[in-house]
Amino acid sequence: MLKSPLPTRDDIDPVAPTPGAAAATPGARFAARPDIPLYYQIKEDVFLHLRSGQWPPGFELPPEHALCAHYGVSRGTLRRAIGDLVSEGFVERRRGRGTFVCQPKLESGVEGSYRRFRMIGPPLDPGARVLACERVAALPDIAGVLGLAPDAPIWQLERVRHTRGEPVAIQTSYLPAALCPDLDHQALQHRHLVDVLRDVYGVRLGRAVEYIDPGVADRHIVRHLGVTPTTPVFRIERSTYTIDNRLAEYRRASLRGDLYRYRIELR
Amino acid sequence: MLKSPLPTRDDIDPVAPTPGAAAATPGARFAARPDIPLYYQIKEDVFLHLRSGQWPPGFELPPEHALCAHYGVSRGTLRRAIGDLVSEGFVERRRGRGTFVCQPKLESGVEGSYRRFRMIGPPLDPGARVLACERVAALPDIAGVLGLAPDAPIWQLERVRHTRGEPVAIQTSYLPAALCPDLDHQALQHRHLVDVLRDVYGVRLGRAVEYIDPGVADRHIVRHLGVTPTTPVFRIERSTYTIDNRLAEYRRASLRGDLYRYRIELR
DNA sequence: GAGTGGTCTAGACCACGTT
DNA sequence: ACGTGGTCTAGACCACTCA
Repeated sequence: MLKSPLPTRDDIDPVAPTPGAAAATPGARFAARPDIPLYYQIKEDVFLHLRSGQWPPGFELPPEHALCAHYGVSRGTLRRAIGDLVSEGFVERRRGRGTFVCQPKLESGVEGSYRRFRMIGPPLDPGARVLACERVAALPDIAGVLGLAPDAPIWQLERVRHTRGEPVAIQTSYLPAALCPDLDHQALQHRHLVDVLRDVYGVRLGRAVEYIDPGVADRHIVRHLGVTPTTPVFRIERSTYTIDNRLAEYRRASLRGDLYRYRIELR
Repeated sequence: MLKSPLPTRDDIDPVAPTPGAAAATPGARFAARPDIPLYYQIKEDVFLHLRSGQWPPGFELPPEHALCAHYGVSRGTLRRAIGDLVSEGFVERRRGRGTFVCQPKLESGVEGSYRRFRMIGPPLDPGARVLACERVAALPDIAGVLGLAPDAPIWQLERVRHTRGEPVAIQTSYLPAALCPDLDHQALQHRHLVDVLRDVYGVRLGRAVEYIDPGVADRHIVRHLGVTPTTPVFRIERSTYTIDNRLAEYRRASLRGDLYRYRIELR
């Protein structure tokens, strides 16, 4: 797509002008393909320079006005292209300094680069077998987790989730009773908790934070999930918040590790 | 921040004009605070309408020109505000149709909404104890995984990683020998594999895909990590690709589950 | 002071979906 | 035909960084 080499820093550096290099793009025009957004073509072109190693990590990109001239586009279009590369984590803008190629984050430490994850496995059946659904006074520990006063009324829920009729997970949930004064056993057998909260109580859930540990099936899990005592499980701890950021549910769950796994794409 | 209610669909609907509602924002001006980008203030204001439930999931936002008029900004600024909400997953634009509030994805099934994850735990020491570093002919299975012909030369690496001098993970790696003809035992004891690949062989790593399962320490792990036979571990399977998308390393690892956990933020 | 990126405007034309 | 969002322009002024 690119008909001419991109400008180097030297091409536009007034301190050390290199006429030869500058002459490498004399009156160069960017050969844009129709029906493809310009910003996208530019982004791809710049990205190729990163992949090819011509613009290595730490490299300072030519300033925006130089790239505008090179590609023959307005600054808005150029900034959209570079902005997409920024949000994908490939380049970094520093106000007053310039735009730089990021260091690859992969494997640089324990802190994983983010990307996206998903749980891999067969879909859970809707509803659950409700082992317990009790309104109790919060013990100090759980009150602390939920951010409530000790003895505040809470709902304590224990459910077994199924996949194709087979039990695969046990979930213990704690919810402030103020959020949903009269939870119904029956409703939860066929509906997601999130749906009951929304439709019955007008509670909308927003973000959640989940911690995942490896574990081994204990007696409780063995009994309810019908697995052997050495089956590996995921121990999942989740805090779910309402859209106005109140803690709506604290949940601990065990999920069969022989049926489910996590998949994470790293950059 | 908002001095007047945002326009409703009715306010700008030519089919069903509601003069009363329209009069609710007569000559309304958006009270912008200085030193905060306009697009950011607008984004926050619109976001509040989502959180408050005034614009519920599925709701069609007023058209851009109406929002421009309401906030008294140009279309570029308005689009930047809405665009940020789009990339955060709160609203969705449909060309020719309009802009709509997204349905909350949380808990709607087994497929997790993505957000970001990180490994939680103390940082790994650089380098590793290299148990094995052998150049061998690929067995059919591993050749298949690496996308090589059977008997193609590969490097087979076994390393123990440490944290504060204590062994916490075992990693078995397979790499096409073509990528790095003469891997050095010594170099790997003090440097990250990724650094050796880059600095010695000019191989740059890009994306990676990781699968995570729960497991229990086996004899091999017990011996090298010094844990008891029932310690839960993460079984991590990772394929790492070069920036030009060739498979550079296939790795299986076991990581002490009593020291590390995953943290995932869901939307 | 010179150069960089950050923000913002007021237009324009287009592609798409609905009516 | 009309209204929607998608793209793009050619300016402008500002804040920040560095020499």
